[in-house]
Amino acid sequence: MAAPVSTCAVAVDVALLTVRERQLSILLVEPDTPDLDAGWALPGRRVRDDESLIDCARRAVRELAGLAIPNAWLEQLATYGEPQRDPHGRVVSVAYLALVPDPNDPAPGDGRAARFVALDEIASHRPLAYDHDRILPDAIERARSKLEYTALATQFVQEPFTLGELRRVYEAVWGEELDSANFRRKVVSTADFVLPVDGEFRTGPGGGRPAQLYRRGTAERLHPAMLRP
Amino acid sequence: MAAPVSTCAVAVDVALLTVRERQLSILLVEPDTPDLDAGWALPGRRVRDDESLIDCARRAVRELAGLAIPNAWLEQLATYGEPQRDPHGRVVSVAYLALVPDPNDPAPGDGRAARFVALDEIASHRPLAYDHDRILPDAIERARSKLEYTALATQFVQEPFTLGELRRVYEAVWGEELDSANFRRKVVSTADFVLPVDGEFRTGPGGGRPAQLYRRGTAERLHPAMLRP
DNA sequence: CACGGATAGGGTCACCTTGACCAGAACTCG
DNA sequence: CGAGTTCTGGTCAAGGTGACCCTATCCGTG
Repeated sequence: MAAPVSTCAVAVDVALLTVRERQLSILLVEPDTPDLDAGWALPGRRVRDDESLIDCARRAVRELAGLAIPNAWLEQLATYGEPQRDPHGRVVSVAYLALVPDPNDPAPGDGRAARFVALDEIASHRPLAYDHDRILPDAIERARSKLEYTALATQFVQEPFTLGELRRVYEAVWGEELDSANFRRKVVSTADFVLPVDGEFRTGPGGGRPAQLYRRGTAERLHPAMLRP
Repeated sequence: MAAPVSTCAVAVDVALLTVRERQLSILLVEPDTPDLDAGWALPGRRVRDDESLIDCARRAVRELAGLAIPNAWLEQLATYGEPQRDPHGRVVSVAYLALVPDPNDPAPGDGRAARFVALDEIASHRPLAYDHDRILPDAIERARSKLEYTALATQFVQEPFTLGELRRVYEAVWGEELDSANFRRKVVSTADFVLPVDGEFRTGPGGGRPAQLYRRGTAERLHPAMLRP
């Protein structure tokens, strides 16, 4: 109706996090344009007319990284809509956060390269495209916070898993070493956080006593929370 | 480029919460259309071309409820973009959460009526317009959760305030009675949550011993959190 | 085979926070 | 004045946490 109101392009960008080699890592895709200055970007797609936002997020990951993530955790992070955030015109971007176990295939793209980058190596990829340097810290902080009061850490490991593997997820995401005995006490005492697989054990690559194997429990929230050191 | 991609209308809706008469209340506006079936709605506006999302949220509150909220807490809640959520065409709506002290002026509109509705009375206004019945519980849960681990409860009271007034904010938002002595111990022992105004006291409307007055402190987070009973 | 290194798993102890509860202080109202 | 209300300070037991210890059981190496 009023003059200054029109429509915007709406896009979805996905911050897909995983833990590989004890490091929190994020999926980045090569820039679309042949522009030399363009940085790597989060996988993102324009939303289709009849497509929900979360479906668009799954499609972005599938089309740009060749990853199907039907069972992965996927939640909305925030929406970024500054008028000048995209130089090609106004684009409102809804960011999603995805947590997946390490997919060992190195994420083939649709022609564009896609790869996981450890957080420590992000500096060499900066600046990222668009305002993705602003989305990234929000995604990391959300993941760190979610591990405190939800059972989502189990989304980062393949089942079955050991408590040592689960602890290394926390250590990678938080960037802090945890006391393994206290961690065990906390996890095991939280009802339905993890479920032991009776009689199943596994020895880690570095030796050591075989560890009990677990599966994800049904708990979604941790009461009380496991706070960062 | 591709055929099924176009642009969407982008709107901002605001869930503006306050505490009045010991009840958590939300600002609703009368339906715009003369449609008899239309329910009351959250104040919302289409985003202008050169306007940021949060500016649009402030404008929606100002234009639809006559309230200027320059210092109020305003944070993004979530984005609702189901293809069919608006019958007039696809509208992606970014919802914001606002927390304000009770504004005693009953919120004059721009011709449309606007009023605060206590949570208990919301049932008589249902169903709300569009998908606002889905936004509302998200806003309430966000507010309840924020009071646990942030100092935002002070946004609901006018300065200076007593600890009794602050406790009634928690009780209204959580819908639970709190032990006043334990509440006091927790609030006072949290560094920079509230600052006493030396020598200033106030007696409440029901009598009782005069209470020390406080102002908001600089703390943003509560360590450790004040968990719901 | 013996040993050290590494990881798992079980336990103790001091400290802190919390919830429940009690008691006194200081106001208003009848 | 007395009753009712609210504020404020205190105690106590229960539970969670961090720091630390010891033992169990694997791997690899000499």
